[in-house]
Amino acid sequence: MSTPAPPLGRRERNKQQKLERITAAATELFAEHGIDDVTTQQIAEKADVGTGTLFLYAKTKGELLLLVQNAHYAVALETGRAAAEATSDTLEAAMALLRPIIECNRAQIENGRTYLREMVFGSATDAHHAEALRIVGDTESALADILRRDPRFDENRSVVLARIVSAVMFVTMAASVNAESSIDEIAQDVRTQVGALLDR
Amino acid sequence: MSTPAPPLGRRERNKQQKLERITAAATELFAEHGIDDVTTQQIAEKADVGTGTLFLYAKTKGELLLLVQNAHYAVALETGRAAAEATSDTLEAAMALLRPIIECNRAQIENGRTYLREMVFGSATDAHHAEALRIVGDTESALADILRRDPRFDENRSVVLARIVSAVMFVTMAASVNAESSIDEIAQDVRTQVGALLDR
DNA sequence: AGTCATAACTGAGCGCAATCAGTTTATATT
DNA sequence: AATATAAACTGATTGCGCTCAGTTATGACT
Repeated sequence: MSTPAPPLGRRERNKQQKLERITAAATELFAEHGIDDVTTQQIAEKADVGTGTLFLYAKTKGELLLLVQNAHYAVALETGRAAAEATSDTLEAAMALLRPIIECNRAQIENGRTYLREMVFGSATDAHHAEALRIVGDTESALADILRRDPRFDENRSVVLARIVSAVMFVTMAASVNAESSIDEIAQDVRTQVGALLDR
Repeated sequence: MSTPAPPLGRRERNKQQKLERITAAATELFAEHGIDDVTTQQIAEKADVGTGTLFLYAKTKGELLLLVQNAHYAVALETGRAAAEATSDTLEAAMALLRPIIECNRAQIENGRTYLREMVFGSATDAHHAEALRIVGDTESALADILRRDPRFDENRSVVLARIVSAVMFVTMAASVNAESSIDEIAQDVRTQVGALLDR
């Protein structure tokens, strides 16, 4: 029962291998050079597939970045969730949750900002974009859970405030004004806003 | 003293005329076809300048859109400011301010969303981008003024909350999830969030 | 095994934003 | 006027993301 053994034909296996090769190639090249200095040709070459094939697995170059960064984001979210669980103060818990996400996003600033751009403006009909929105949804749920623990916020309010915090973090990380800011500066900026949002 | 008569040579006059022709051409073509269905070639042709010349007046195609939309945005902001002045309730006043901006942005949805994208992600070193940020700054100031009239919010808090409202409006208008939403739906969505933000 | 249908792949080619080496035009200088 | 300097303009060209008509591999059916 360990493997329900779905009839994996050669075709399906080949597809999965190709997706893995493409993911690995894109991950490596984006990390090393930044998305703007990597061409889709290079990725295709490194993954040993035709350029046309690349676009069967990701509709656009931006989708390719979503594919790569979603994985990192998901890990960061889990890290933050764990840290938030161990924190009681509402503001501190919220920041504990967000901190790893900010760190992850700023690890490579160009990729991080482009990721946010694709997330908001990318085509809603694409798989990796949908996955990104799902993770954002998870983040907002986690935030809402934290807020709900605070007696000041009822169910409905927690959900709406979580959305606002999410928007605030997004804009703060994305804004070209903050393009040069360090992780600490971004985190501080977010904290100020979330603080104003939660305080009475 | 009405005109300090700065020595306007032929050169300077030619430049201004060209900028006007370019602005007019871009305004018309963007409005009619949407930014994605207009090429820079077409704009150059309509403005009767070389393609290279176009990029002396706007560094990128996105900048060209900023140039065009900044004008609309500035008008909408003034309209909203006037409406807000005539409104006493804080939430109502804030929405009165924002409503025309939302309307303006959604008038042509593709252009509106692209405008927001360029605003946040465009190069900070470009003139029209800087102008856009200036108008956003004005919007936040106007918001802060409204909030300050409410005894619940002191000076500092008003400024921070204004930033948050601005971020909320941005994300709500930009999100691909809301790409199909009507002006009323967007406005309602923003109102819900701002309401949660201001209420106790 | 042989035949067919179709899913998956491929890379030459297309459209477009943006560049840049070469040209024109305006002003300053003599 | 003639010359020099540099600002402004230009369009052929480049580079890149993405497409699509043609090809190949896979699995189903007899």
